[in-house]
Amino acid sequence: MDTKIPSQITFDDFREFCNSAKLKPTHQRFEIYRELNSATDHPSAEMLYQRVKTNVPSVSLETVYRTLATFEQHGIIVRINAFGDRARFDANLTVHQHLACTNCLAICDFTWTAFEKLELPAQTGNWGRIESQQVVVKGLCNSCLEKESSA
Amino acid sequence: MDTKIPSQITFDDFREFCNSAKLKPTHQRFEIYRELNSATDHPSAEMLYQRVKTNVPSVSLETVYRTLATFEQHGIIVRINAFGDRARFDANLTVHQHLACTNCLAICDFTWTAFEKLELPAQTGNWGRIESQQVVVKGLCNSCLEKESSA
DNA sequence: CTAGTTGCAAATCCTTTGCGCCAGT
DNA sequence: ACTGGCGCAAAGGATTTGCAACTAG
Repeated sequence: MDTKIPSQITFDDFREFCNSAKLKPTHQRFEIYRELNSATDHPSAEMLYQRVKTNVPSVSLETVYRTLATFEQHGIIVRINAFGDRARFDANLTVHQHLACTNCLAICDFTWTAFEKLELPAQTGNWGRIESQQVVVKGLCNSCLEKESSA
Repeated sequence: MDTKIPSQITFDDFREFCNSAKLKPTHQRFEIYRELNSATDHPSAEMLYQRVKTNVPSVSLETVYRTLATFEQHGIIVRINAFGDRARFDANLTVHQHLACTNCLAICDFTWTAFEKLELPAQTGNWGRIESQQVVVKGLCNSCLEKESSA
């Protein structure tokens, strides 16, 4: 993957990406990408489905799943397995890490420059070919901490 | 891959743990814990079930799930969500990170001292209370790389 | 027209739960 | 005996798939 996607894309931009990826630039794909790209909460397939439905009432959850899988294979989105129950997705391809609340399951981004500068220990090179590395920091977000203390 | 980490809890510890946690030290629980504790491949519930069955043929998969959940709640094992499809488990409580092969789904440990010395960026303190942080490094293990090149 | 996509329904797969029986203290 | 745990069967919930209709190029 290589095609650079600006943060706000038009249907024409999307069409261009689809052409280079040999994908049909359908209405559904465009809306799913646009919705994910404008989200900051790392939605699940179901969450995304609900949002896309407001613009494309006829869209199906299966299409959302299939489209997300396609996008992931083409490297324009990333799947986040912070929690075991459902996959979460992210269209932000810049290097960043995630904070995940184990109570409300909110996920948010943060940058960790010191980490990004680190090199993997040499031994990992003997294991195979590294393709990605990701930190997930878990805890309780402020809002859940408040609820906890007032309970 | 390498880095043998010898500090896993012993059976006396486990017995003691059951007492202090007010859990009945049943045959099943002992065997499930022992099997996980001696594994280095971060088995899933199903994998563990197959192994425990050789010693306790009557054990059920549901008991494995329930027992793992109990152990996790009591903090003597850790759940790993490296892949979205199934949870993997680890009885090694020492600080370490994971290498995960996206092809064969093997997971192995490695230590990353430089990472462990790092402090989280200050901004994360404003988010809430941090409870854990974990790196997952993904790629293709050597064995899968070989298969790929000979295919 | 033609191949790739979609929606629908059904299937899969992992995991959890209700319940009566069994086991450990 | 009491209480919690177990196995069984069934349910639940996320995700995938077969298929016929549809649509973009």
